[in-house]
Amino acid sequence: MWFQIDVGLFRVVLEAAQACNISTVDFSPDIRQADLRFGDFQANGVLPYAKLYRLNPRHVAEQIVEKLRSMGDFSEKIEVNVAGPGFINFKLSGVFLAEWLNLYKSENDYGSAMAQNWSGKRIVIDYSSPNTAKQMHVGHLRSMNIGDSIHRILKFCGADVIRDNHVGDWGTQFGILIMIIKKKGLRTSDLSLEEIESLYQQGSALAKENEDSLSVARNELVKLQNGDSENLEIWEAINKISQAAFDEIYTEMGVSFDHALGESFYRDQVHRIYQELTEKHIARVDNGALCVFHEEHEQFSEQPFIVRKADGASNYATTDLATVLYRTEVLHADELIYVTDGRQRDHFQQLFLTVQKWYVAFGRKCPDMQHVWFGTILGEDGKAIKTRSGSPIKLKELLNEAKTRAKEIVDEKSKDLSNLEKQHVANVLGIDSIKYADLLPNRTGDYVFSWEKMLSFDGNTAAYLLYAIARIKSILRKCNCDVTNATADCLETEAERNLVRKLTYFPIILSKAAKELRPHHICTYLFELTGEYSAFYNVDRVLGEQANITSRRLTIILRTLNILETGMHLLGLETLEKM
RNA sequence: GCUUGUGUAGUUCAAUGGAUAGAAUGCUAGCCUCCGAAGUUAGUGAUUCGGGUUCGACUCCCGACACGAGCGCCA
Repeated sequence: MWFQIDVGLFRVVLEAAQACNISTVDFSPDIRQADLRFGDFQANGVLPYAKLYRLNPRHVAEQIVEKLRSMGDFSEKIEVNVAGPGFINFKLSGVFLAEWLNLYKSENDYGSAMAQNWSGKRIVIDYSSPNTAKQMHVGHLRSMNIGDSIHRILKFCGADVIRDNHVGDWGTQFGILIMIIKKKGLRTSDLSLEEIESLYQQGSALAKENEDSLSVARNELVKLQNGDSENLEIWEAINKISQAAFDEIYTEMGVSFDHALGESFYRDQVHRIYQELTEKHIARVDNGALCVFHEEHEQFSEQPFIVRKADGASNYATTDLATVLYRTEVLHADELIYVTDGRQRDHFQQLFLTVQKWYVAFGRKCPDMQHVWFGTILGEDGKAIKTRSGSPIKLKELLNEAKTRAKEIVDEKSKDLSNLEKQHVANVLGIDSIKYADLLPNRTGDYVFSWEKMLSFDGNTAAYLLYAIARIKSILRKCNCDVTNATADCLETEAERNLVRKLTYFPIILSKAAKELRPHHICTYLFELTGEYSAFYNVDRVLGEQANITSRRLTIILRTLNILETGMHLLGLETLEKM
């Protein structure tokens, strides 16, 4: 019995095709979820194959089906037939579905069944990566959520994933900050992040209108980069304050990292980059700056990738190159994933092209590199939320608002809970709602931010999933038998079947989310699964039925619960017992 | 100018080239003596435009239109 039924079907269909002398080079079964009208799964691969060889697709499909019917489970447990122009449809029997339910029981079972898919692969994933000296705002939400979820998904699928928060702690913001802090004679360690942020705004306004301040700021930056102890002290204090503020938010959001190796970590390693790229003629000096051009590329043959500025300073390209080196040489990564805003696509394309040439030149094994980009956060007016001029919504403020709104709803609807329970429910509901709303849309494409949408508790929201889970748990509490031993015999009602077939799609969705690095597939799936559960709940009772029916339905709701909770965990969402 | 992303119900979003394009929200009309109504049932309503590729196109190609992004010393 397969956990990933699509993978199992893929193999047997391929085997049957081979037995029919069909070339497996040109034929792939193409198994997918089927429309309810036709069956549970379908194989579409016959059509392109038949087209290629100018065969009658229905005839080819019939050959394969005939072979399948003589194999293993197909005689009794899986009904298979040909439909339309040459689709092969599979309908799983109630016995087959019940066996599947009986065999795969827990998050651990699902995890170990999926873990073969990506095992042996070491991946470094880079996400969140805020700049220090500034508070996080809504614009920081997506990298954090998408990155964290992708990490969880890949890990669940068996990969060895290392999370690295590539904090922007070595940027030009420090020149301005040190300038203004010294000018005002402030003690850095007494400041809050809010105050530091405001100082930065004052400083940069000053630098804008006053040439002298600008050059002082530049000079302070150079001193910092050259290791001036006073400036380093200020710099360290600012980073420490920033990190503490970030950690508060990470804790609240349930996001964590294995490393937080910021840009400053690589500051002494940039010379090796200049040296190696120059030595192999990958980079050359152009207008005083050390640049990489990619002659074969229509865009990047002209558009430079600057790895050292004309004034001799490094920039983000340099640290990104040094970071690749560290992640492959020290962390032994096979694959690197960067979760950032889509506006950095050119940068990452150039980075990847450069790394490929650089690694080939030195005979190093080049890692797979993926830029997992996402769209811009837009305001209600359809324009990007501006960081400084507009009114950026602080992440901290958003989280507090979410919890406040959730508390109002909980106070109104959860009258049976104690005050302590209400507060807990409100916190989870508030945070989950924000995360879910953020993960729900496909990451490519812009993002219209609205309080209303973020903090809504009706419809396709975290509250809907949490509510279904709470109802399942309520049934389990009311059931006086030992639910852990419940098993299913054979599914009977339509609602049972529809719910369980949806459960069996979980591995497909998971694979898709992992392959495309798009968590929203899981959101969509969980919402649909919950819909099937609600439909089941309305027509089929669990408690108070004959023993075998209750046992079967308990099994069904237990597995539904497990898959809902597993999916929620993969999205980084907490679940509740009651609400 | 070059490169690139996005155009799907009033609104916000789904849909590895597959069978009758799914949801949510909104509006309309129902459903709590029955495992939790934060729920559920039904109705309403959409692929920007024009070509092409093919058994089949929201999806791929070409063109137009609309909005956005990136393009030498910010990250």
